Amino acid sequence: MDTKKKILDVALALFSEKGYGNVYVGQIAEGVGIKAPSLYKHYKSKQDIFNAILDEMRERYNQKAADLNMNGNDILMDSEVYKNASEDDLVKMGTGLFLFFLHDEYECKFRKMLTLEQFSDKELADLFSKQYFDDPLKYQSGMLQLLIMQGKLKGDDADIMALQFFSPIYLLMTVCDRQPRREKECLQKLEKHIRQFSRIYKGEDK
Amino acid sequence: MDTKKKILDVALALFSEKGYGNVYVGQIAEGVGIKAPSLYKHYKSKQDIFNAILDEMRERYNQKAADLNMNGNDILMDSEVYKNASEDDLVKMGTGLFLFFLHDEYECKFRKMLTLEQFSDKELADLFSKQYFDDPLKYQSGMLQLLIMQGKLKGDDADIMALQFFSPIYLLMTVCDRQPRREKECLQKLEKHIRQFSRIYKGEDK
DNA sequence: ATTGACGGCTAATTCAAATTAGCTTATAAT
DNA sequence: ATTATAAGCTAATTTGAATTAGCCGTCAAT
Repeated sequence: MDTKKKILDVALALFSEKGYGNVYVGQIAEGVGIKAPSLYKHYKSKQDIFNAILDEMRERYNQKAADLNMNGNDILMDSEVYKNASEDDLVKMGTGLFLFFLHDEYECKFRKMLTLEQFSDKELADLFSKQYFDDPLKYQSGMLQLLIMQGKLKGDDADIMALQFFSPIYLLMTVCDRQPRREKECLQKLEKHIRQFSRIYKGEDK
Repeated sequence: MDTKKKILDVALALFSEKGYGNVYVGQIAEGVGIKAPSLYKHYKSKQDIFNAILDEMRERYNQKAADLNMNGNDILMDSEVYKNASEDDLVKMGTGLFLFFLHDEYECKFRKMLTLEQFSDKELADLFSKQYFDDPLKYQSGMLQLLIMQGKLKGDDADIMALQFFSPIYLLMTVCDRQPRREKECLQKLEKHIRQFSRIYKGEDK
């Protein structure tokens, strides 16, 4: 198997739990199953490993974003979920997304790693906000806008609606990230939140 | 001035920006204006400094919590704000609270430090969730419950309402923590969120 | 005035982590 | 068959951070 790649995997796992400064190259090497000096056949420094992880993260993210733009809006909007847009469907979609981001190996570890490094560098701070705040809100705002235009939902500020839809989901995810044992509880809250959100914006509003 | 106390201040400032593992005792000493070995006249190790900060944080937090329980609910609920509970009043209160937590020196630094250490230790994870998720939600849920009973708001699940009220506020605060330049933008979003929340739960609901 | 503790300093010490040097083996291309 | 390269290893080396040792001045209490 590809040692160079495995180094990144192991390093990411460690960085995401302890943070860059608390991880030693010896630990990375041990996880890979080689000795520390051998790491330098593949990367020229510990920092270099970190940078490679960041590059990988950015690449995956851009890939996913491109996919969403190509397929996302059109397909999602034409899908049966949105044709009926029942409360149950929204819950199913929200829960699915939540569980994916919570459990997907890369999503989860990237998120934790960025969480731990977000204050150490302006570039990382910007990346964090983009990936876990601005982009999700932009995307969901677009979705809600569409649902409003289709008459499925009522509301006049899709941005704020997106904020109100997304924030609890994100917050619940951070709780699970640090206290995995609370996942069931968080899933229940998530469902209640989505149902309530859906009910609120279905009928009324000025 | 009290050196022992100043060490904690400087260390907290550093830990909250770089994380424990990336701070050197020499940096702490430099910030205090003494040499590194002199630190050991006051604390027996770097870890000991960290623990002292944690103790201080817990103490302040418990103090504040006690204050709130003594005065909080009664006084708040009898206050003019809640007598009228106009949308503007809610915005004013929400914004005030937001700015306090965002700018208060200790609140801000404790929050950032815990953010960076939350995965390193189960105890810290629990502390984080308690202070920035469970307790705020409990408190606000109680407030909302009262407002509902007084007929000021409509709704049947104060817990979920609290989640929907609190999550955007918290999320906006984390954005400001890592990108202070976005404070104005976040404050605008905060205001819109509170106004919308207030309007939603004022009249309707099933 | 003496004494002792408090808090500072410089100079060691210790220790561990990152990185480099240089040797070895396997394998794949010439 | 030879050779070059890739990728591993052990044994240094370097570095630098945490901590300890031991000295000194101040000041408050005896």
